[in-house]
Parts: sequence; C-alpha cells; structure tokens
Amino acid sequence: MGDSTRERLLRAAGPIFASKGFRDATVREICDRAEVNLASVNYHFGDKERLYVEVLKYAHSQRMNLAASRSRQPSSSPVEDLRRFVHDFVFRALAMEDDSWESQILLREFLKPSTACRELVQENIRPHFEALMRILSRLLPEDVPPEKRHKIGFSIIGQCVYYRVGHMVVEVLISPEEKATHFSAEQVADHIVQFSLAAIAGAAHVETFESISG
Amino acid sequence: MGDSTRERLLRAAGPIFASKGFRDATVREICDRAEVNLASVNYHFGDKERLYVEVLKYAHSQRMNLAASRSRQPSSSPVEDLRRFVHDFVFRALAMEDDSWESQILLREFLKPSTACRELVQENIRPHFEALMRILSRLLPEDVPPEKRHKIGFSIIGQCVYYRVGHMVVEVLISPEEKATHFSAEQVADHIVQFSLAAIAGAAHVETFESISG
DNA sequence: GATAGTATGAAACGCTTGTTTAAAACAATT
DNA sequence: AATTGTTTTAAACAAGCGTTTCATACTATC
Repeated sequence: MGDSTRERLLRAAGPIFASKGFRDATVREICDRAEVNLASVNYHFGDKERLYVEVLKYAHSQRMNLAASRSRQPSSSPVEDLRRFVHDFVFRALAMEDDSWESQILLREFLKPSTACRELVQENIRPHFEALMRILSRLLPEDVPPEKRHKIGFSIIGQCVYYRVGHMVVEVLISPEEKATHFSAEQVADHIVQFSLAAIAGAAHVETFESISG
Repeated sequence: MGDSTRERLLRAAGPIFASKGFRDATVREICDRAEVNLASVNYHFGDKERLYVEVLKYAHSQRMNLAASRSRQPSSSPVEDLRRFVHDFVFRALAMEDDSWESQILLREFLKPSTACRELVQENIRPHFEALMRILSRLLPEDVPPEKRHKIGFSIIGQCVYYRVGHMVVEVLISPEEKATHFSAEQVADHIVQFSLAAIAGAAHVETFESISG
C-alpha cells in the first residue's frame, strides 16, 4: 500500500470504523488521522458510505490473504478438507487472539448488517460457503437434500463464529486457567471439526436420533 | 404498565433502541411513536442515556421472568430437556420472529457492552449456560472432562446464535423459496437439536473420528 | 512555458441531533 | 377561587455532522 491520499484514507478509516461503527465514526476524525483535507473523502470516494464499503472489502481481503497459503493445498480427503476449512475459518475470520480492526469491523457487520453487507456477502463470502457445500456433498450421502446440507453448513460456520462473537462471554463463563489450557484457537478448531464430523456421521442414520428425541 | 407519559416512552423506546442501537435511535422518533412531546425525554429521564438505561433494566427484568418460567425443571429425559433448551433459545432468547426486542437489545449489549450494564449481561447469560451444562452432564458419559462439556455447550449455543447474528448472511446465501419452506424457527431448532445429538452421540466414541480426521 | 486535467485546501452550507426555554395547561391544596 | 407545584407544549438553540464550494496548487502533455 502506497502513500496516496486515497490509500491514507483507507488505512486511517479501518480502525476508526472498527472501533466506533459507521455512524459514530466521523469523516473529520478519519481525515484528521490520515492527515488529509476534510474534502478528500468526498472527492476520492464520493461519500462516507462508499469509503466504508471499500474499507470493508479491504478488511475482508486481508483476512483472506492470511489463510490463503493454507487453503491452496491440494485436497486429499473430504474429512481433511473440512478440517482445513474450519481451521482456516477460526484462524482467518475469527483470529481469536487478535483484536485487529479487520475482524472487529467484519464482526460488526454480522451483528448489524448495513446495506454494504449484502454486497460483501455476495462477492466474498459466497465462494467460501460454496466450497464448504462441495466438501459436505462429498461427506454426506447423496440423498441428503440440499436444504439439509445448507443447515449443516450453517451449523459448522455458526460454531466458528460464536467463538469470536462470544469470546467475551466465554471468558466470563469459564475459568482463566481452563481458557489458557484448553481454549486455544487450535484446540477450538479441533473440537469443532470433531463435533461436526460426529454430527455428520449421525446424519446418515437420522432415524436413530429422531426416535430418541421425538 | 400504565399509560403515563413516562411509561409510553419506555414502551416506545425499547424496540427502537433494539433495532437501531443507542446512537442511531433518535429521541424524535421515540417521542413520535410514543405520541408525546419532544421535550418529554429530558423532562422525565434527564437525558437520552438515562432513558436507555431504564429501557435496559426493563428488558432485563422481562428476560428474568422468562428464565423463571423456563426453570420449571424436571423432565423425564435429558434429550427432551435439550430439545426444550434449543427451542427456547431459538424462539425466545433469539426470537427469529421479531417479536422480542428485549433479546435484541441485550444481544447488542453483549457484543459491545456499554460500561453501565456489563454485569447486567453477565447475570443474564450465565444461568442459561449453567442450565445447558446440567443437561449435558446427563447426556454425556461421566468421564467426559468439563472443558469438553463446555466446548460442546458453546457449539450448541453457537449454532443458535448464528441464525440470529448471521441471519443476513443466511438470507443472501440461500434462495427465498428455500428459506420460506425450510428455515422456519421451528425447522432450524429441530435441525440444531438433531445435529447436536448426533455429535454428542459421537463424542462417546471420540477415537473413531480422531482416527478418521487425524 | 502555456494549458488542460487532476488534486488539495480553507471555509461555509444545510441539515439533523440532543437539549433547553418559557409560556400554557393541568392538578391538587388551602 | 386563589395559589402552588407539576406536566405538556411549541419553538428555538447550540453543536456536530456530511457535504459542497471555489479558489489554489500541482502535474503531465503539447
């Protein structure tokens, strides 16, 4: 990233949008930190909202690059693919340890989706969801209907996201020692894979659990 | 709740704060919906923030009433308890149907807590989590270590929360027809129960999946 | 070196926000 | 009925916001 006014703005806006949200972040503060003129946002991006969209895209692309090296490896088995997917997800989009503004701002979008979010999901998230769907269709019997595969996909993603969204709650509910010894990103990812594989294995014999729970 | 100006304000402010957040909610809109004069907020509550705190307290008390009715405890099977827990969580705590602004505003606080009411959120979440832990310890073998039970609990809650937090993502990724026919709150809750029971059943034979995935 | 197109700068505009004001309406007590 | 304190009303206020303006500085092309 260079040093043009446009790039200075993108770099300055990220942390501010992340910590304060779209509404509470002011153009004046962004320009102040970027050390550019107040009118620059409107000149280079049109308005505040289009700057926000660009920042969002940049944040997401940064997150993707983090895991790019890992996910490009050739696929051996679907189980191994799922393992890689979950690990990438936990490390990339969630990155439990870090408080980087990239993950903050994406989290904010999930909680309170702006109109910009739709665009982001379409362009950036859908490919990863479809990759997960391809993994699942290899893991599941062929007669499992698509909506069932979708729900299973959301269940897997949901677990990953919660460890980020609710990490504050996790900290409150369990002891610090337990968190230190058993809740590293690696361990959490392993658990999610194991939990989901068990559930998927069970999905082949649905009637068993239907009879239990029904 | 009566019909005084103060009470009209509390009733009107709840859903607005819940859907828009503190900053984006305007006192003009609140007074408009409450059909009271613009100056009423400052007269009866001092300022906008103290109105917000009162609304939060009200939401919390409402949720406590719900939790009280939930702890009508004993059930024959832990499976049935889990089913009830998930259904309650999806229907009331999360309220996919938008009838519960109380949960929305608390979820908002739980993700970005305002300094005033951090412990308010704590008190709200912990009883739910401990209730789930009691269910899980009946569902799982005794030798399953506590941190494993905790992770399984987070996995279940994570699925529930994701359908709330990531509902925008869900809407974009699947077709409207599929959402209408297969993603009602009832169907989602059923799926989560089934998925989690299958995973729990598998947790008794962990080594199987360890050997598959490792 | 003149010129056209682009980028920056300082100031102001128009609008919305939460809040305040002061008068009017109401309620209750004497 | 007069007086007191409380509540409601309409209007205005001051501050902050995103955005626009227009003059100026830069940069590349001829």
